[in-house]
Amino acid sequence: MRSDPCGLLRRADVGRTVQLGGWVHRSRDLGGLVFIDLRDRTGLLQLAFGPAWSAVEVQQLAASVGVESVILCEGEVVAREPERVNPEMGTGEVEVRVTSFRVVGPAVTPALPVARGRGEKMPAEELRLRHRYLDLRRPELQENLVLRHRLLQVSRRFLTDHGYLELETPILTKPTPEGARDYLVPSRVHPGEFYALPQSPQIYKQLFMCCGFDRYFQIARCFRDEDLRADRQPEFTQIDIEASFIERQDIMTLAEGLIGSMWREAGHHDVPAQFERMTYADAMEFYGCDRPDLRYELRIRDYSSVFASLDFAVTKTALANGARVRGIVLPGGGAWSRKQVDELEALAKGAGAGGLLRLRKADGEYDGPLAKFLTDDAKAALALNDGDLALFVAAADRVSSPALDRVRQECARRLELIDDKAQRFLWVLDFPMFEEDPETGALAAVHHPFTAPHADDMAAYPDEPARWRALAYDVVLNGTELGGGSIRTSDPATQSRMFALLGIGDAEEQERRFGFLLEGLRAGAPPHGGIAFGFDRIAMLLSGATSLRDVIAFPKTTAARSLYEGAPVAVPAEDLAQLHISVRESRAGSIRE
RNA sequence: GGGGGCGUAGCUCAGUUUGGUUAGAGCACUCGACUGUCACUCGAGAGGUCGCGGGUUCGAGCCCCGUCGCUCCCGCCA
Repeated sequence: MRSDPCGLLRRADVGRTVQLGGWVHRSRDLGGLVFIDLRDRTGLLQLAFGPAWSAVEVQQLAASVGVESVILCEGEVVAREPERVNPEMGTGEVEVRVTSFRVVGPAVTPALPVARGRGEKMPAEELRLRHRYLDLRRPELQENLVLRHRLLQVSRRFLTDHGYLELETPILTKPTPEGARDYLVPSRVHPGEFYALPQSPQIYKQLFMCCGFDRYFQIARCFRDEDLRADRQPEFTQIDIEASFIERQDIMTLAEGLIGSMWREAGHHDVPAQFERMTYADAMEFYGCDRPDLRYELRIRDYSSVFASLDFAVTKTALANGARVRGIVLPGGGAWSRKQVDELEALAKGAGAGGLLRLRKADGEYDGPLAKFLTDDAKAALALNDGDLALFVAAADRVSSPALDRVRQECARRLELIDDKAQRFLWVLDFPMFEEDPETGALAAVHHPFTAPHADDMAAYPDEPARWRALAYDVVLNGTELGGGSIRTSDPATQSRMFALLGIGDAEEQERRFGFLLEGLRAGAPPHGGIAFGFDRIAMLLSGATSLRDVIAFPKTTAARSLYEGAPVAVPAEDLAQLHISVRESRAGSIRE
């Protein structure tokens, strides 16, 4: 039916008779001559219709065919005269003089333009999603999905070459009360019982390790019923990896290789063989964040000792309560207006800080609420230059870190310190095992409950689990988390203890909720660990898209709806009855579960 | 759950500041002209629930209240 794709014809094809198929991208009817730009996923090609080579019926059909219609045609590839070459088209040196022409898929007038004029804006996202069959015809989205395909293939090749088996895990799984909300699926044959869609294949892949499939991977679809963001969809794809008889270093080396292979596939050949490393403690201390963007410095420093001797009420009180005074120095920030600094303070307050102390030095003079309290020693210790702005937060670390993180990021943006071309890959290591609720003291797993703590920490502080570090690792690029993983607890007794520390102390309840993992571990479990990468996010970064929706063919809106087919929908009562479900009216009268 | 932005022709937008005649433009669409265009050009035409509901007013696209949708962010996402 087709001898060639549209976009690949070149000067070398001149003289050939070709059969083509594609979509009418645009047409130009000059009266005696008609031109059609024919499109397929390889690109555009100009079809020419004229009385010298096209029959009258062919010319008439060409003049009347609507854009986005699908046509089949036959003709001869001819070279264009030099002055008629179109340098912006890959096929711009040739055109096809059409001798036969058939409209096989006539199109109604498209609801939104596929061929946009230069400088013409994109249609609203809502319309793009509603008419996704048109939006996906755009070359940009086609390129994104092609890149996505290539990244998947190179990942499969890399992992297969390293001895990993691609194994599948169930989509209908057991609900887990921890973590994100589950999507539930009713069981017809078991009234009142539900499956859950997997948030991740975590437990299944650990069971694979217990079974001896010592190298596993899966391009796994995962589901989380939480609110969306530009970089968060309710269903998403992760590259999920697990291995046995390995240590943390082995997984990190594998991950560096996998990332390198994907980045090279996307044209980035400067990925380091080994990534930088930083402990979680250092990341929080110097950047206030567990995924620091290292493209710029603006490090956070501890100024507590400087403030210890100053008779300034705010910092004095904080220090007396065991808090610290931390801050950052911004070269050039002294020129910012009061309003601009107020905006920074609003950011800090939004992150939970009580305020942001400001100190400016200009022409050797200090300016700000602190200025008159500064001693010569303090001035020397601060070491400000003219034009500097220093910003401080006097608070507990759990308050000052996120506040200074936001301030630091905004300042880097304002000072234009971010090098767009830089790629700073970073491992963040030694996360704490648990996070302590400041009010109740209850422990929650920072990574997940199956992560193994550092054996040294358990031995050194047997009764202080809040001090244990986890054998967990995140890989970060320019402030974005690409993936994360850990060495798992393979000893069932230790795993039981971890559940107990997380408030699931009752043995019966442990068995009820996690028995299928504990049984697997008791049956003989190798040391194992793994990692998972957020694949959509990687595809987004490598395609240059700013939204996950531009690398997913049929994404959901921020209200978790699919505008094209209209999911989710209300279901007739008789269908629900089969599932033993009844729906009650919400106060607004709309249908809710 | 909370905060910000947006919603006017098929698409992109102007009009909203200060309420006032028949709501405009470009592209797309329909018809006509045109033999080298490539965002073809030129002429004519058709196309509107100003997201929806209510209110204020002699009069509402514009003001007020509510609501829906899309989007960005916070919370949330072990």
